Amino acid sequence: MGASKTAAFTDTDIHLAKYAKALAHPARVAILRILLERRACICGDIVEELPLSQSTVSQHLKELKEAGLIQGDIDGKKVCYCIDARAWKQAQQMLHVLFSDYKPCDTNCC
Amino acid sequence: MGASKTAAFTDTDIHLAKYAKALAHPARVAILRILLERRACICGDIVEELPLSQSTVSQHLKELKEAGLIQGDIDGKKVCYCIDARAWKQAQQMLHVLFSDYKPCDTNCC
DNA sequence: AGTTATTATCGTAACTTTACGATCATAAAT
DNA sequence: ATTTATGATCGTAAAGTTACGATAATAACT
Repeated sequence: MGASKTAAFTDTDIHLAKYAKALAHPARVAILRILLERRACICGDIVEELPLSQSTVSQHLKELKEAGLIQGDIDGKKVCYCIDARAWKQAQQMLHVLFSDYKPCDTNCC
Repeated sequence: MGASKTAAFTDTDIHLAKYAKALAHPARVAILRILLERRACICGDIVEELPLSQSTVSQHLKELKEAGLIQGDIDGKKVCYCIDARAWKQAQQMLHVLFSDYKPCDTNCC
């Protein structure tokens, strides 16, 4: 088939998977790092920092925006991107909860 | 094209993206939660808990294993899966570093 | 108005993912 | 030895992803 069985999973897991998917490509991680570093927002500078074409970067930005992790505001001719604080913290929180739920076994499990 | 430009990105970003990709599907998040909850390892019980066929679950398990997040040991007829402590902590750490690098702007950035 | 810069979108090619049924491999049980 | 259970792998179809060039849309500049 190809489409994931979106039903039958919890909203939390679907949401978490959506955030994880946004991070699931090195280019998008790199874009987020650029946005983290520059703090203030940028646009086509991202294209210059990455070895990807403008259209490809634009597509990655779209995916990050659709996942909610970033927002882009039009500022005249340019578009200014930055981390979306709320979603960022929510993703951080959800991932933290998942990962901190692990309690190592005393003896080897397997 | 379709293949990601693996070169040209940092090892860290590639590694982080690999972990994120493992989490990028609700079924795999659900599998990890099952493994987290049961602590001790399981196998075909996962198939019973999810609305997916055995072969599909097996494929998801393979991806989690290839990402390093879980390990599976053969125990007679059954196969026993569990979280891989080292990779789990590394993924947690890498995600933590990324997410905690965000400093909200005083005034709205965009 | 015409040009230029910036970014999004379209079209397309190649590859990957998701999902399932069917089959195979292995080990336990009879 | 044959059956049974468990799980991996194969084959395949449908859908999604990644990447790029080309084109379109918009706003600033001349």
